[in-house]
Amino acid sequence: MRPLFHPALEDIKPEAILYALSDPERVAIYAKLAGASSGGTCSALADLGDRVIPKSSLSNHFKVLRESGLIMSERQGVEMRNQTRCTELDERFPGLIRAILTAYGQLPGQP
Amino acid sequence: MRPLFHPALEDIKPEAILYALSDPERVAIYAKLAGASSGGTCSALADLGDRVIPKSSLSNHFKVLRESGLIMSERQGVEMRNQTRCTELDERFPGLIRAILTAYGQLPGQP
DNA sequence: TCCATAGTTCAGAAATTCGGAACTGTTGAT
DNA sequence: ATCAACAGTTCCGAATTTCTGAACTATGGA
Repeated sequence: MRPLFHPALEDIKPEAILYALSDPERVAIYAKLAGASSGGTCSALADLGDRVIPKSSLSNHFKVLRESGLIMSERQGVEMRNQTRCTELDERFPGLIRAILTAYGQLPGQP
Repeated sequence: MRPLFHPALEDIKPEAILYALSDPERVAIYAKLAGASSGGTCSALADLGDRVIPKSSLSNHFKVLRESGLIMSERQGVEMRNQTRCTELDERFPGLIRAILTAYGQLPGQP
């Protein structure tokens, strides 16, 4: 498996963030990750309620989120731990992530 | 020419906004429009400095911006007047557009 | 009426996305 | 050590989307 690429904070591009979060499935995944206390694994996030995302698609969603700078992934044994980079991101793009999640009505802690 | 479609405020989808603004060319157009005092025509916005957008592409960019709910277009004589819908949009998605333009470093009035 | 101009639509080439099937790397059991 | 099970990745072909030159439409002026 190729090593996972994570952009440095200063290399994160707004267009990549917006693109990644222009897909409701990815937003749902990201929002779950932002809300979950446990480090979310891929398979734990595959179930969207109305549909189960095929795993190759899921893997691609995580790649898009990771390479845009939204999440950090690292292998831990047989599975992948994913966490948001929301603190650093907010430093780079103040208010952006919160405004987006609010727009989607999926701010962690909201009904 | 087909009548131009503009979504009602309540029908505007965050994913459409994010998608529309995930393209730096469209952001440049939108930012010019947000900054310009004159109602921007298509051709007035075609020149990006480093590249002149072909007019069929430009027309498509405007369509994406319009159908996402970001702008209002109306024909005025031979040309098209475009204006942002930023006031209503901010009502629907508070802080979103500003955060995005800030992220791109293109808030009207910034260097 | 005829021409110029602003922008739209059409169509085909190029690029992207989606997802099933095959594959890789890790852990635990025999 | 070998094997099986599992989490996730990679590959690749089909379907969709994007891009843009060329043709077209609509409007206003000479």
